[in-house]
Amino acid sequence: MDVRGHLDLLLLAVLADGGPVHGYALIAALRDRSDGMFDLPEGTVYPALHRLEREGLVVSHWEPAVPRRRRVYALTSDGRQARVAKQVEWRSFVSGVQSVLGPAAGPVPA
Amino acid sequence: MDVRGHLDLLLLAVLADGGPVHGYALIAALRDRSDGMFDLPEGTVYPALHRLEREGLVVSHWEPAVPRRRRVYALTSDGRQARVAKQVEWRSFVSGVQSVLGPAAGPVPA
DNA sequence: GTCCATACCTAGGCAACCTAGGTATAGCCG
DNA sequence: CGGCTATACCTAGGTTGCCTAGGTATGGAC
Repeated sequence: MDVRGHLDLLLLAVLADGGPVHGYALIAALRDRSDGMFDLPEGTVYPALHRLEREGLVVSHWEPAVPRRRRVYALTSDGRQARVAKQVEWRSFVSGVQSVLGPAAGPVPA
Repeated sequence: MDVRGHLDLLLLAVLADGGPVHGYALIAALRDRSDGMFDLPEGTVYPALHRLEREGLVVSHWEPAVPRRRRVYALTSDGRQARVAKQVEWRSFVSGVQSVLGPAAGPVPA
């Protein structure tokens, strides 16, 4: 299943809750936390992280090779704000779809 | 706000609950039911309806000009099934995102 | 009789994501 | 040792899905 325009929210959420992490581990974390639903290819995640860094939402640094070279990403304060904003947007999106689906589709959670 | 890959579900849901309807009215219904969030351009909706018809999920017929010529769309039984399937997929998607967002993000509705 | 709303349509653009391929090292197993 | 798999990074270019921008035509209001 693809992420349907919500990739940034997912990445920022993992970084916010899980602390600094490198790309490969981020992919694994996303797979685990979504119970296997979001098993994103590297070609999706790495370019996205580079873009988020260009936008100032994350920063990265190279870790010395123990046991491998790794690029570790962390949220900036802009990133934390963006995460909150995107989560609000997500809720609003879900609520919009739910209301189109009809009352039988169930309420939106608190 | 765009529909993030869930256009078909939205269209099928309106057609399923609101009965046969023509394109322009479908756009209005979607706008109303989403409280203004989904105000889709005609260039999104008309091609999508044509595609759904090619796929056998809807059928259309021209209504005699009272007061205008209108192309009215209705769900086929395949369309009804697809709506259910896509709604299941939607729920599963929401649930996947929620679980990535963390317990604090609130449970998925019944 | 002009203007806006209704009602339909399509070609082409753009953004987001994925596919497919590449590099390099560590660790296991025979 | 020598091969294989897993880890870990990267990018060019294709595909998909929706939107932008433009077009046609009629009805009703003023």
